[in-house]
Amino acid sequence: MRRRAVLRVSGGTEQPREYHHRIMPTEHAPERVIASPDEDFPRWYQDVVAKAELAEGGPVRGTMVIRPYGYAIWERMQADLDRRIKEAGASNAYFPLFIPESYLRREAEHVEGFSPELAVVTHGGGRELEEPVVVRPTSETIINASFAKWIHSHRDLPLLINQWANVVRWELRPRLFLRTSEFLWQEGHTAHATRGEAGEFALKILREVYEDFMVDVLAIPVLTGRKTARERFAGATTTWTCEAMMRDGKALQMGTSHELGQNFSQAFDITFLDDQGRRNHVWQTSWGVSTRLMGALVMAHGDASGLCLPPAIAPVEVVVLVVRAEGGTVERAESIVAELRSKGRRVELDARADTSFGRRVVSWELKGVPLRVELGPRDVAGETAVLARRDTGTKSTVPMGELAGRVSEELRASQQAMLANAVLRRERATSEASTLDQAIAAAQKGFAVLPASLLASGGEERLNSAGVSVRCLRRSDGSLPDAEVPEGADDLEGAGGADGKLVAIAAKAY
RNA sequence: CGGGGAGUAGCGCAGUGGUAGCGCACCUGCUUUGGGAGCAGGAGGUCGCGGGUUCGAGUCCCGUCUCCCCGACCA
Repeated sequence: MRRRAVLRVSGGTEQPREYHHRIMPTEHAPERVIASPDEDFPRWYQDVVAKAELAEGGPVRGTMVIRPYGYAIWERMQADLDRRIKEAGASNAYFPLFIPESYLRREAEHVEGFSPELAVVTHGGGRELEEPVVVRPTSETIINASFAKWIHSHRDLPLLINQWANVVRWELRPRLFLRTSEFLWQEGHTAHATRGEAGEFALKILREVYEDFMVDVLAIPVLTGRKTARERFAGATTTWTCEAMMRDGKALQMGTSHELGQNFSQAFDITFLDDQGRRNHVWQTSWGVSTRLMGALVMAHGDASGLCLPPAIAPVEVVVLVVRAEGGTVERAESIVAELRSKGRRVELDARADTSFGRRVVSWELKGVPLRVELGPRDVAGETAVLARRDTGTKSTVPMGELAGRVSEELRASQQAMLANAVLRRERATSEASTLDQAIAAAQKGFAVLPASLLASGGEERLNSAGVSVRCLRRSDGSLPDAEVPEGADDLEGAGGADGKLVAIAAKAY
């Protein structure tokens, strides 16, 4: 039975000497607020999403209502990614939700890949439509129809477009954020004069936008690599991916960046005249990250107390909690809030006198707020405040005059510690394998690293039938392999480059 | 599509033919508030839908719809 965590308080009138202590268990054990992540991880995930007020299911199966707190986190992700995407040179635009069904058909692999999960509109205005329209599962086709109109000359290139939108992929097994029939995302689409330039851009997005964001902001380490042909995006020549490890030992694909070659430019006849007057098809990329990142945040950092947010993404960095509304605590709390806000901190005041202190603490913990300032009459009398960190659970008493400085310090430390811990957890969950059987065994608790040559002649198929998938291919020194080469054994054995052999990262995955 | 379950208050559930219940949540009041507080009072239901059996159906029978889980399919 889980024990409730209880605060041990020391005398507030002591001189403001610094000390730390862990939260201690108590005798009373009320019913748990959320399921234990160790005992029932899926249930724990659902509980956290619900209790942190991130999202809930919509009336149609597979749909999702993103609640204000969850959406605030998503908005912060959007803002940060949007800035990075623009720094990479792309401009935002918006394309229609409805796509003529015929567009999807133009690229053979694309239509084959997406057909099973399309939502198709057959009626409009009370009549059957002459040509059904599909609700976009992704926008390659409709955006490329525009590209064909916009691009005429090498002077029009590169064309770098990004769209923030919702997309629909009908899902039979939905899970909030991780797999829903409708989700929100960003999709970038670019056109370039040469294959080399397109390839470089796809990698630039992968590393300088996606990986940097995931590591620096979300504090989630990712393995970058290339997808196998089997896992590749429908219509791409190469798919690059960011793969993360969740706390239950399963992998999550957090973002992908594709080289599309000339597949779509040929299908949609996107051509340009080069400086020699020759007509060429453009080389393209597309790339996206979605609200799935929300699921990653929950599962990479969450713990038995709920969500745990890295300060950089937290809508509320600090909550100032009035323990009880007496002895001038409210006024003092308000002035602390004002001071922290003036220093640019995102702060919320919790002075609710009608809800017990314990309940409020638990609720802020569930929401993953990185730092709490707890202020009671004893603190006010002693000119101190209690500072509590969400990620470590540690509390310390801080002299009032040092509070603002300590808040900044702790936020910085928390961001760093969360990343370091996530890296450590991933390392513990990663093991080497030299046979398929070893890989399958290792993948039960995390990433299995195996020679990519084992995937040939049915090897990948064997992993899949054991519920294990190849998350990505990379070099044994951790660097990215070459872009896709023609299918077959060469793909797996020959593309490692001179620096090292190609390894496969395999895992159970969401 | 195959197999298995479930539909009763916002959520989770009990209720083997005789007054529609419990826990949590919600509302009011008082006492509380340093890790999900206590007491008292209160509100909330066409028991998925349609038919049948019966003096009487949440309960039994027939039909129907929906949802969930496992598998299959899929990223």
